[in-house]
Amino acid sequence: MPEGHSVHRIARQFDRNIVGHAVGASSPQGRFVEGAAIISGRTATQVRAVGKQMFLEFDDDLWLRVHLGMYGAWDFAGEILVDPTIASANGRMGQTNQRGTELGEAILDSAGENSLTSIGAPRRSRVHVRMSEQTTGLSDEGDEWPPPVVGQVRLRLLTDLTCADLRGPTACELQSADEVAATIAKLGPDPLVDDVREGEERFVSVVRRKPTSIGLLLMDQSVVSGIGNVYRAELLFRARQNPHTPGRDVPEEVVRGIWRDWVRLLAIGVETGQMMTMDDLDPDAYRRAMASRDDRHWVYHRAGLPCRVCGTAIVVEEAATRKLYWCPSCQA
DNA sequence: TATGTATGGTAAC
DNA sequence: TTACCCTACATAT
Repeated sequence: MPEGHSVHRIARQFDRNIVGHAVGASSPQGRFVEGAAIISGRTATQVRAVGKQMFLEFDDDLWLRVHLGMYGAWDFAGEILVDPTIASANGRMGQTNQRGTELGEAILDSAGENSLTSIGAPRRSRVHVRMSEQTTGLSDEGDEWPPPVVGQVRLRLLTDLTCADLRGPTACELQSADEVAATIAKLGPDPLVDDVREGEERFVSVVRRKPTSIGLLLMDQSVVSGIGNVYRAELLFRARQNPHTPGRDVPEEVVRGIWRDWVRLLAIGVETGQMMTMDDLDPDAYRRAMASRDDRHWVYHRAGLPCRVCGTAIVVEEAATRKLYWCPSCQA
């Protein structure tokens, strides 16, 4: 599942390909039939991403709220305009996909994941894009239009040129503008939505009041938006902060540092589509990290492996049903 | 074919 | 704290 960065990337794709277009909506899977009927025929007017949630507005005060949960994904197909800000940062420009044609400037990196790339001015090309953390990528589609439904598609949005399929969301519902505002009001600051300085003050003041451990607070979407299990572990390691320390006992400068680091990691994530948490690597290690998920993190998913800094075995423990990875030595 | 796992969240107990 | 939801994929049998 996507953490915050993916949702912002997805919102950009909606902005480019869906907003401003009339859409037909359907629920091939059958679990959002009524909602799809209400959407169908309306024009999408704007999209917003806050934390892990996306809000798509249609005519007449109608909003679609989508939360992808752990395994949700959006698939884009058709004549897709790839957002130039969603550019590959891995220097693999110019590669082609299996067929090597038609994709034009939208290409797949050699790792077979992420790195949706746009070269030069955006132009339309016939592609298929999956927007989720696990398997963002491109593949050639057949000529069928609309594309055949594959698997459990909760919601299909179709414009003249673009097809967006939603599968496996935790939440997919219609809201009024007031309800959207209420939903967003419950969320902590998102560096890409809120003023960064204000966000920092909100984050710091909340964390520094809580007896809850900093490890749990970082996962609490009312404290800060968009951080998930990967970024949580990595932010704590980068701060050399013990996850069990109560928020109010974490030095203020450390709390501020974590927020500022989140601002940075989120920006990198949105640019690259990957949860790259080991920056400042030499070029070789950087290439390795971008190519393989196993080489991308300091502690996440590394239980029992030696800490990259001190060699101590990385520990994993269960924290509120989620796995928490950390180095007991570096984060003592 | 069955089982386990996952980047999340909610509601009930 | 536990149960449960949602889906795809990897691994084991």
